[in-house]
Amino acid sequence: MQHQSNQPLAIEQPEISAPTASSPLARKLEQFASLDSVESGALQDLLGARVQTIASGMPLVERGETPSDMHVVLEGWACRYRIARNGRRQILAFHLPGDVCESSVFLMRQMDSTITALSRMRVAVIDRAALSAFTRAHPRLAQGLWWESLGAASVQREWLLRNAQSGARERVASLVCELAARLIAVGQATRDGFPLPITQSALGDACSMTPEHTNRTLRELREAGLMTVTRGHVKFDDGPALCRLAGFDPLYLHFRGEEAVSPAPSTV
Amino acid sequence: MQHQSNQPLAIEQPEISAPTASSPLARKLEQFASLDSVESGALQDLLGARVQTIASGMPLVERGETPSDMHVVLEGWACRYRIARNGRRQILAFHLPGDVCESSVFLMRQMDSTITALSRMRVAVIDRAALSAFTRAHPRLAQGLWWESLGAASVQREWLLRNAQSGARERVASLVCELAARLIAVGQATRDGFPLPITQSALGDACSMTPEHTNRTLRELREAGLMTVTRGHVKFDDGPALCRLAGFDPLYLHFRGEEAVSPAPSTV
DNA sequence: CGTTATGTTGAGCTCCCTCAAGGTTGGTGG
DNA sequence: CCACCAACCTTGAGGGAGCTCAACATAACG
Repeated sequence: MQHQSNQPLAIEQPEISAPTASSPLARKLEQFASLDSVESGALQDLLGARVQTIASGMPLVERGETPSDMHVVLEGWACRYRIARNGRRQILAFHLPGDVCESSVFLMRQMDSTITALSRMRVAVIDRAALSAFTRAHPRLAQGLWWESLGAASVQREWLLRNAQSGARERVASLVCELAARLIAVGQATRDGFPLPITQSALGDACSMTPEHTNRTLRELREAGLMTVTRGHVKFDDGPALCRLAGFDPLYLHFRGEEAVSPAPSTV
Repeated sequence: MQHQSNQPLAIEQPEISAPTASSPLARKLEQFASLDSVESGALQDLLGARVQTIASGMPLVERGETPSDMHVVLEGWACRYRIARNGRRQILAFHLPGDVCESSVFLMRQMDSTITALSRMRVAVIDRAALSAFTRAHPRLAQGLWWESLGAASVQREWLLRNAQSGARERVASLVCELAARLIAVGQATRDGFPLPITQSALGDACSMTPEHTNRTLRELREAGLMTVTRGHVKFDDGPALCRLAGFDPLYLHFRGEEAVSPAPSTV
């Protein structure tokens, strides 16, 4: 439960810094509709124009602020959270590479929650003017962004269902399956596992569990031979069984391709 | 926990049926930006073109379906829900008069959850073509709809926070405060109370509580002199105290006007 | 006027929280 | 290189909020 509210200590980088070959966002949007070369070029330009490096624990936007820029995660993880009245932090969403952070740029006067870097990260920063010009010029990509936000809403609903209606083991397992599926979609996880740049405590904050119980639950999953979570890494010991325990049904992720979306290969 | 999946038994009404003087949606969008006469006329036409009457318990759209129409609630309440693996129903959202049900019309292939009428209701049905033409012709109203969906996303996050991080009394109180605020915004509640066309069980499904515990909790709130919930009606006995118990902060509703948004008048 | 959904109340149990005490890891400075 | 410190991880014991199961009361509806 860190309440660090330091300065945004963000380092503006020269825009030369390697426009990632094909960005995770591009990869994700391909799930919605395949992009022609003009479109993927435009997207690359949009994301490459202004890139920030954010240190772990630093806020991207804070509750109460008026959002001025949209952020797209290039590397690293962020989360959206609120502090409940009981003092506990509820993580409302994880923002992984390829995710858009606030679509609220144009329309909301005040952020209702805070977005913070969970690890060192690189983000594309897009201001209103740039976004506006972009969506006007590329209506299909604009639709793609709209689709992205509908997907995020669907994930949000799943989180409510998960945290309100299942036990600790299922909750953790299900969240990990989701993260795996989303990371696989942008090429950052395999069926074996993925890097997990967050603490057990943060995992607990996302699953609405205390750090202690999160720890016990992870031990149980390990002892059951399902998965092993160590500092910084998730390793699947039995993906299909994990998915089964979690009751993981990737429908809510709205991916196009049926394959390669979960730690449980459909061919097994 | 009703699992009725009957035919949509919907009755198409002649379009003459009284274009409601100023629709709840129009009233809500005024919170975002005031509409000129052309715009409010266009909105009225859009909502009046095709109106359906739905009986209580009937589905509007079901999980797995491909959505073909967007629905706007004119009268009555609907809810979006999913059945959890433990067999319990989790209500994910309430759709009150003025609310848009699926913005996913264009972009999602499959509904991830089911939407059902909780009471007898009247809805405007808008197909892709009509919506597409409308948003092209009235970009400001299109933005308004976009704003509406961002508001819904914010409410969704609040539900996660509420159901995951607070006790039974706070949960119920907070939900009731939200409903009151949203209904006040469309002129369907006063500071004294509002009609509640749903069962205690449904209230519990929204708060992730069993019907029994919901009942006990309502009794406690009544005995504490905060509010009285009877079949079909909520009466506030002490609005400000209720809001205090709930920790109700309407920021997440993103209403424009500060006043008239909660059972607790700011002037008290 | 019976039948069914909904509301009401009680007793026991379980899962997860709280509080408390180590143990481990990684980074920092002497 | 080692000592130290601050996060983070790990494990235990006890308590409480809400669930389960069970019975009954009351309202809605044909």
